[in-house]
Order: sequence, then structure tokens, then C-alpha cells
Amino acid sequence: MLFAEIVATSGGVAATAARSTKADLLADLLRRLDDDEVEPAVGFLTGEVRQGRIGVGWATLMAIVSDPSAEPTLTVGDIDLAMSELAATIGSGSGAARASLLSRLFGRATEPEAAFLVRLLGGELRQGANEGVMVDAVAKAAGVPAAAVRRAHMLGGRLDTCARAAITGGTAALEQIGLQVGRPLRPMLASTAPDTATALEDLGRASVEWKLDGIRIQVHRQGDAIWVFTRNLNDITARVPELTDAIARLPVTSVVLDGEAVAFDDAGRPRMFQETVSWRARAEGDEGAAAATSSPAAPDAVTDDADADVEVEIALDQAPAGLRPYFFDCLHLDGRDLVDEPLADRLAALDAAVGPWRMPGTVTDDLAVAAAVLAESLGAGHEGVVAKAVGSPYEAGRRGKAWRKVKPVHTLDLVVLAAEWGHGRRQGWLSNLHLGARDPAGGFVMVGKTFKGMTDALLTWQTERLGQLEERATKGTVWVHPELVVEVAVDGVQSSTRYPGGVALRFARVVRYREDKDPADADTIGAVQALLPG
DNA sequence: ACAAGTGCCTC
DNA sequence: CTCGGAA
DNA sequence: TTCCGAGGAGGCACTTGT
Repeated sequence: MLFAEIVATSGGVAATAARSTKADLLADLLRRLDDDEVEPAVGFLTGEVRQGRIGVGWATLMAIVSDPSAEPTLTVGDIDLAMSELAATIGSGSGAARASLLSRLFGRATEPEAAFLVRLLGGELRQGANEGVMVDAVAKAAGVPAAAVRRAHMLGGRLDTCARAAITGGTAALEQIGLQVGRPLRPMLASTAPDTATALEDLGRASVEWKLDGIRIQVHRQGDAIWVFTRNLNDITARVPELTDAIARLPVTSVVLDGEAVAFDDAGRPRMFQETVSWRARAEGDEGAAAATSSPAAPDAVTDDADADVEVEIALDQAPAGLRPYFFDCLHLDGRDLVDEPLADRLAALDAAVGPWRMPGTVTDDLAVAAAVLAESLGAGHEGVVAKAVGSPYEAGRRGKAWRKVKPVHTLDLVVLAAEWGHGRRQGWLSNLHLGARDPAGGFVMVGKTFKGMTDALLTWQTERLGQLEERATKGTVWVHPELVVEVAVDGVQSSTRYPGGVALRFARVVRYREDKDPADADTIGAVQALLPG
């Protein structure tokens, strides 16, 4: 099939409002593909290339110079091949080689094809349809129930291969795609709740578990073979030897576990998220250190009689404590799939499988108990809790209401220093705010930006109001007289080298404007810094 | 040898 | 990761 | 209810430029 047909379909999808019509358009195209074209085409129409990292982003795309072709000649296979070549182009000189490859490719593309490629490779397809719509499209094209596609997608992890299976083999082929140890499934996600009482009232009897601020891990083990995947199903096995050591010791023959990995300090307190992230990457290629860092002590051993050898090696390494896994779900144990079993049964399997690495938590329907678990978690330096209905199955890939996360929210009164013009549906509105805390010595210290929490009506108001306060502007940004106070909610702050106050807001969103307040009433930089842990 | 720019990953 | 809009 | 897209913070790997 010509790539131009993909581009035309994407255009049609973008011009359509109804999701079902978008799916119809996509299904029409899927039916016309050759079998070998299904996987790349599903990727292109969900904004991805199946080769993954190809080392091409906006800067690279903007530097391409080429004359568009008049007639479409590129096929789906041509583009797929080009992506494979780009992915394989690494090492010294690869930048120029990729640029050359892209120039030649764009020279063979018509103008609409080139524009589509820029959006695809730039990660901004913006056609109002992604994997969610594509699932329905695949079902329509293959004449199978959407639920069958959805389930295969969740358990198999990749929609492109599910699409090919559905179209070439129908329901029977989809049913072959089950949970397989060594292949990641899409993790279940949690929706939010304002507090533990609300969560428990919605859920009834629930497992209330600590929520740790680290990296989501999905661990697979089959005999001696171990895999560690992230939330987005990336394989980080080689980068987390401390975890694989611990997993190797579990009393199981095969297992699939869901959990969180966090780095801890000497005192047994969790490190800041940024430190956990950097921990993840440091092990590989770090010859001596990786071998010396033996399995971390189990949580119960750390607080009282920690293993002396571990302590010594850690001190030598200048890298105290380390990365620890905390598991909160068990999806497969010794040959038995548990995804469809109720949480209570999965927790029983978890207890048998992970011993000391179990996420702390309590099954309860008592509001006071739930509140106490939250207090314990926060007291131990963690992020909050997740409450989970005890009867719920593991809804892979879904952000269902069976899991509710509860995190404390802080609010700050900050001053708008500048705003950036929005893009896409925010075009024409001043959207992204630069936020400053008050410096008691005079002036304001920028601590972050936010574009979240604004309704369309607020965007309109804010664009007009900030326009009145404009002092100077560059392309994309308007600096304003610092007098507008805005109440901002944050999950917390983190240390920053970018911002002059040494702190940056985490997940900042606008609550409301405070026109009743003056900049002199705004929170100080000291108040913001006080939110740093420790 | 070192710094800057870019891509891509986590949340 | 959060949020608001839309189907 | 579900999906999409608006865009935030930091940190490492890799490549290129000085």
C-alpha cells in the first residue's frame, strides 16, 4: 500500500469528531493492508514507529532540507524500512548519517507525506485518535469483539502484533495471546481520590497500601531467567542488578510481580525521586561497583541488624543503601495465571512469593485504619497510599476505579512572571505560566511553570488580563508586570539546578486566581523551599 | 578532555 | 505525572 | 466513563563541537 493512503486516512481521522467514525476510517484502511503492512501501519496511525528509539526528534527534523516529490511513490514498507535503517544508525557520525537518510527519504515524499512524517517523528500526530480508538478499529476490521482485542493488547503488550493476529487469524489468534512469563503486560493504573475516607466509601473493603515515589516495576522470573520492565514496558533488567539479585532469591519457579523500586539512604529513609531515577541507570558498565553491590538487605533486616558485609561495601562505594523492590501484586505464580482472580487471592499468592519485599498495607473497611496507614506511609517518608477493592481483578492497562491513590496536596500563592502562547487547541491563548515566589529581599524567584487546571473560560480571561500587564515579549513568551497572584496546587517540590531558588514545583496546577491578594501576600521562596523533604 | 545540544526515559 | 474537554 | 492532548520536572546516554 502507498504511504499516501496512510497520510490521507490520518487526515480524515483528524477532520472527524466522532470516535466511532474515526475508528471506521481506520478500519477501512486496515482491511486494505497486506498482512506484512499491518504492524507498521498501526504504528504510524497511533503516532509511533515500531522500531522504537530512532534518534530523530524536532531539532533533527527542522534541519532537513529537501524538495518534495510531486507524485506519491513511497509504500508503507519503504517507510518501515527507513525507520529500521535509522534505528540501526548509531555511533560516531550517526548524526550526519541519519540526516542524510532523512533527506533522501523526504526527497521521495510528497508535501503531505513529509508533513505527516514530521508530526509522526516529532511525536505530535494530533489526529484525535490513538491506541484507544485503534483498538476499536482493529476489532471492526477483523470482525471480532473489541473486548478480545483489548484483552490481547493488555496481556500481550503490543497493539501492532495484536492487530495483525486479529486481522489474519481472528478471535482464535487473539486468544492465543495470553499472559506469558518474560513478556510484559500493560500495568493496571490507579485513579485519584481526595482522601482515604472517600476512597474507602467508594470501594468498601479494600487493601490500603503504601504508595512509594519511585519507578513502577513489573518483574518476571522463569527459573533462572529474570526480566524487569518499567511502566511503559521498557526492559531495564541489565540496569538494576540489586533488584535481580533479590528476585533470584525468591522461593518460586515462575512468577510475574507488580511493584515499585525506590532507592533508600543509610537511615532507611526513601531517597528523593530524582535520586531513585539516577540510581536506575548507574549500575551498567560500572564494573566493580555493580558486582560489589550485593543484594540489598531485606527491609526488616535494615532497621535492626543489617548485614555487616553489605554495609561495608556500600560505604566503600560511597553509595549508601540502594534500590529496593516493593511488590504489591502477583499476576502469575508457578504456572498459574492470577490476572482474573480477585485481589484478595492475588495478595495471598504475593505473600507466598515475595516475603520481605511486600508492600506494607492492610485490608480494612475501617476509615480510621485507612487513615492510619496513610499516616504511617507519610511518616516513613513516602508519597501516600493506594486503596484497592479486595474483590477486583487485575485490569491490565486500565485506569479503573478499583484502585484509588491518595496523596497530600499543598497549595501556594505565587506570582505570574510570564506566560507562553499555547499550541494546538490552546492556540491563541496565553497558556503556560511562569511562576515566582516572593523574595523577602525584594523581587521574585521563579520556581516552575504550569499550564494545568485552566478551563477554556479561564484561559480566555487570563489571556486578556495578562495582555494588560505585558512589559515585553519574545516569540512565544510574554513577560508581565508581576502583580497577579495565583493559587497553585503541587504534589511537592524537588531540588533544582535550573531554578535560582534551588527548588522546582512538582505537578503544579492552577487552582484559582487570587485577585484579592497582592504580590506582597505571595508565598516566599523560603516557604517553597520548606516543602523539600528532610 | 570536556561542554553543549538532543533524544528519550521516569514521574 | 495532572488536568479539562469531548464523545 | 474513557480517551485524548495540552504540557510540567529531572537525569542519563549519545553525539558533536571546542
